[in-house]
Amino acid sequence: MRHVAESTIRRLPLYLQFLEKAEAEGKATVSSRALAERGGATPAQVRKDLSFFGSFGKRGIGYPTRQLASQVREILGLGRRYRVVIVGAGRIGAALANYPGFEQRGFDVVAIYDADPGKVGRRLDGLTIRPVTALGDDLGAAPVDIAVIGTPGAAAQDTADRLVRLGVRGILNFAPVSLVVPREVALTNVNMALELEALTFALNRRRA
Amino acid sequence: MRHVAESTIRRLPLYLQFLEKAEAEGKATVSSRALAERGGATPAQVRKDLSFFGSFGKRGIGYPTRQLASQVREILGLGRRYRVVIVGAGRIGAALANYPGFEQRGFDVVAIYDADPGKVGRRLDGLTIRPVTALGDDLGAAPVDIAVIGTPGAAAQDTADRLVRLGVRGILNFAPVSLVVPREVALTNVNMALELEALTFALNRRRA
DNA sequence: GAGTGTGAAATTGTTCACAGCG
DNA sequence: CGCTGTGAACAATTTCACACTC
Repeated sequence: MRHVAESTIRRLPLYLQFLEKAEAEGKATVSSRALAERGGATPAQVRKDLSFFGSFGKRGIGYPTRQLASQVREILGLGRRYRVVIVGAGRIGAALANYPGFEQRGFDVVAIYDADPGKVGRRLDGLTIRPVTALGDDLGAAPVDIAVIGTPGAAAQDTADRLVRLGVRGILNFAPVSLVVPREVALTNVNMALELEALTFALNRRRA
Repeated sequence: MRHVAESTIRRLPLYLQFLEKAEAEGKATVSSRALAERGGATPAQVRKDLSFFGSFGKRGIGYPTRQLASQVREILGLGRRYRVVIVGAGRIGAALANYPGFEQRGFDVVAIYDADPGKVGRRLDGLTIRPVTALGDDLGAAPVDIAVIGTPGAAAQDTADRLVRLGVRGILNFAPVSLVVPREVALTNVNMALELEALTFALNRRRA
């Protein structure tokens, strides 16, 4: 397994989504063509993507649905569950706390934090909102893998710095600022305003 | 102006974010190096990106902050305001309705819809939740540019189909399914579970 | 000197096309 | 025969490097 393209990795969850659907529908095998339709790829691209990791298909037949799903989960590191904390119990934090995809796909939200004393102690989807000041003790006692940042923009970088110091290895950032973290920490930014702005460009482009 | 790379477009909002910050701080000019630091690009990339659209900088000095910001806004089509509807008043919809970045950056959320009669009529950030059945009449009377989909996955494709028929030109989809829309409609998918899964891969990669 | 603008080189990512297996 | 696996061709994107201007 040589250098795997970043873009390949980002397509794998899409393939997995399709595979799980096909599995639920009882399809024993699935072709690269079928996989390509979801996920906006071409059949050749699907085959190339998968070939980075091994030969999972049977010529003339396709890929065994169940096995491939399990392989892709393995590749993505979804063979185990991940401990996740959410920092920021505002609307974004609240939306994330009960996002059905998380639990279902192996991510356990173990705690949610907020800086506002008025929010601390309230319950949210079975979790009691804890003060951000407790982060150090909590993560010291039981480390987590991933943190989701849903704080206001102004607090996001400080929050990230603290989380990194506390050993968090991956950050999913919903605050509308670009964070700086050490290279060894995986960071994904989701910035809705930026998405909308890029969309706007496309909107005007297509009119032409 | 030749073919502009998709990746270039996606960096422009990042540059704009930085330019607005620099403008607020009273910096008269800004260098490609400074612009690159935010936005995870290289100085050369910034210069190349901008050069697709014209020569905005002065050699030896940098780019005039205010002018460049205004140019980038123009390029992205942010010279006017956009009418936006949100479909789905669940937690994601609620989080989006009050997302501070929207209003501030030229996007007016004019209505929010839900299929659940129990939610219809409730107020959310100054908007009364309307029944999805009213979409046809509402958009017929006053068209919108962009729709944000925050429905459950099962309803997302139907919703998208209807919105497209009603003349929506751009869709920002937060439902956890990949939507299919005609080529002339601009679509951006934001799928949090998928982001997390790609993050997981990076997490394990870096350990090596 | 500092910093842009830009062709040309290097790298990265995608598509083709076909050999080979089931 | 259908469909995978993959080198080789091609296309897109990024980086380099340097002429040029302030």
